[in-house]
Amino acid sequence: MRAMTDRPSEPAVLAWARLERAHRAALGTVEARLARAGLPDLAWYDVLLELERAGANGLRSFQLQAALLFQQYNLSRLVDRLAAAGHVARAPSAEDGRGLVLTITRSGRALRRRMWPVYAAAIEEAVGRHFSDAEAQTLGDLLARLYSRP
Amino acid sequence: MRAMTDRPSEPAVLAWARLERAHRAALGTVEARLARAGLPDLAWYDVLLELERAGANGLRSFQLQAALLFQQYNLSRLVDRLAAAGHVARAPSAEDGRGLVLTITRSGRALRRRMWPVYAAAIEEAVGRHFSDAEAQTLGDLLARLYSRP
DNA sequence: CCGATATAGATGCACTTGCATCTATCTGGG
DNA sequence: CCCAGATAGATGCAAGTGCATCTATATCGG
Repeated sequence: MRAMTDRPSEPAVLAWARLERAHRAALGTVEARLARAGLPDLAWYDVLLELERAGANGLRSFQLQAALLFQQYNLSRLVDRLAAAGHVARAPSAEDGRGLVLTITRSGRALRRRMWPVYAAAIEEAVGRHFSDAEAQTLGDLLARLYSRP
Repeated sequence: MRAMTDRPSEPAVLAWARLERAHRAALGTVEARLARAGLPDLAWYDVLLELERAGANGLRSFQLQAALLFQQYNLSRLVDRLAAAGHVARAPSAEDGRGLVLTITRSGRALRRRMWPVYAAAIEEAVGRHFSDAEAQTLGDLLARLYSRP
């Protein structure tokens, strides 16, 4: 958007600093609410949601990794835990002998459904209440530019 | 900003999801650049910068904690590491026998100065280049609402 | 002035993350 | 067909984090 440079402008530095703070604050609220309700981590929700959206064909690990921007080794172990808890099923991929296909289980869907009301309220507290819909839209559009390929 | 509710609007949910992704992407870029340059963590920079800004009087741990939104126990151990490395000095507080006063050392200032060029380039890559100054300003202003007391 | 309660910061322990590397499979050039 | 990479995913080990709790000091109501 700006001329090529290796020095960020003042507003860019400020935006980055605030992105850090805002994220930490919002994440803190959300995680605290989930924990207080005796529910798992946000990361679990993210995985369950992606897999639920993917439907019966499931997703390969690397697709999930790309969608959520998780580290490869983090996702590998996160899926271990989810599989151990029975919320995700791993099956060898038919087309790629190295690969795994991940699908959500019935219990995984149930867990996600139980998490949503708490998570939703947390999002409203951490984010929603601070903005009008138009502002939230603007914010979301700007943020999307930080990780979508241009 | 919106009427009191416990359900976030669609744009709010989307903004939150994108905040997560954008933060993860930008943080990944920044941390990777610092690591490749053999420099410490972003958290170190944040602490050093706050302490440098605070000047010779330094800051109490809890002030630093509030400024950076770190967890109490995380900050405690982070300061351990910074002190062990000689970048931060801890002194008992004169006014509060329970408290610590933290100050940056010469070596801490030097480290922060060495980190800045790499960090600045990373911010430009991760954030700056995606926005005009006006957009960065808008983004920063919106993000600030998520953690400033209203 | 005293005891109850709150606040500052440290810490033991279990769990998670990061880094480097490993194994297994796949793909493309000769 | 085969070998040299490249890619998918797992894992040992060190370091960082989260939780609960601890100690020490401060503050406040009586």
